[in-house]
Amino acid sequence: MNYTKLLKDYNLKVTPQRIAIVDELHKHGHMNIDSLYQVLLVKFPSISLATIYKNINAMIEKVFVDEVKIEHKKSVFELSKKDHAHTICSSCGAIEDMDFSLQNLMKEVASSSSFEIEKTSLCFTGICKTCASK
Amino acid sequence: MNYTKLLKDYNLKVTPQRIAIVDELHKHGHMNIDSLYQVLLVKFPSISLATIYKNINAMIEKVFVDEVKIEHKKSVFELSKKDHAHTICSSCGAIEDMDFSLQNLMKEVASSSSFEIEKTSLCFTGICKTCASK
DNA sequence: CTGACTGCAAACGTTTTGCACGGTA
DNA sequence: TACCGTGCAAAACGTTTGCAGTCAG
Repeated sequence: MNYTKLLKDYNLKVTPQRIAIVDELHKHGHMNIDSLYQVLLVKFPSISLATIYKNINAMIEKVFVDEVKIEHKKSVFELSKKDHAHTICSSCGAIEDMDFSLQNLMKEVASSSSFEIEKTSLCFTGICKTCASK
Repeated sequence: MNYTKLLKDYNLKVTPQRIAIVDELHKHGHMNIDSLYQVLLVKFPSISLATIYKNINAMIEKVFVDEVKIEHKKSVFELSKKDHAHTICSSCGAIEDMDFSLQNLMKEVASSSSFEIEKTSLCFTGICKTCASK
């Protein structure tokens, strides 16, 4: 993926910090502010939390980063992708994407209620494969 | 509903403040900390936010109150009830319960993945009936 | 060259904590 | 009576803001 182009497309100036943020989100899939901060400190020993907050918020506003709110945990952030659900392991904390046809779900709901859905958020909390096999 | 019995059943001492909290949650369905505080101030002019936080947290721990995390808004709290989804109107902010067979959804997911679901959270953001008709 | 971005420090709003007092069981 | 809950004030926490210096375009 070309992070420079991505940033430019969304009218954000291309800075090393921003490239790194997008890069880490892409590599890790889901990260909260703290883990992002820890990882970025390696490349940018003097990076500040304020910079990370400002950039994440800018990216959310440009709608190419999404926030995932999780019960009892801090929000994590991910590069926007097609509708999907999340699984959160209550044992190891791992967060995974799950292929899931939210489209069908949304159509079903739309036809049975008078609510016009714009966005759907679906999270499963439970035990992941790895933890279950222990 | 007998709030005294409910509190006793969960090993919480029965205090007027706690009865009022449960009562308001029951009446309003979903409330955030601030609205709860405002309403409780009427009955208890000297109630403190700390008391509300402590009690809500205790009730969440006893699993008879649930927290609903909402994008761009403060969490709301509700008395625990059977699995259901939430609709959140992005226009007027109203939060409603939606009858929804999460059971079927969960079975479907369980059979197609190796994730053992304990809890499902499903939120639809969009435009409610009332706002749509304007 | 200009406006936007960074990093620092301070401010802010929310939630938690410690403690003395009061109420429940 | 013993313990738990309340309310107050202070602390802790996460996030945002203002600003001076720096960098991307």
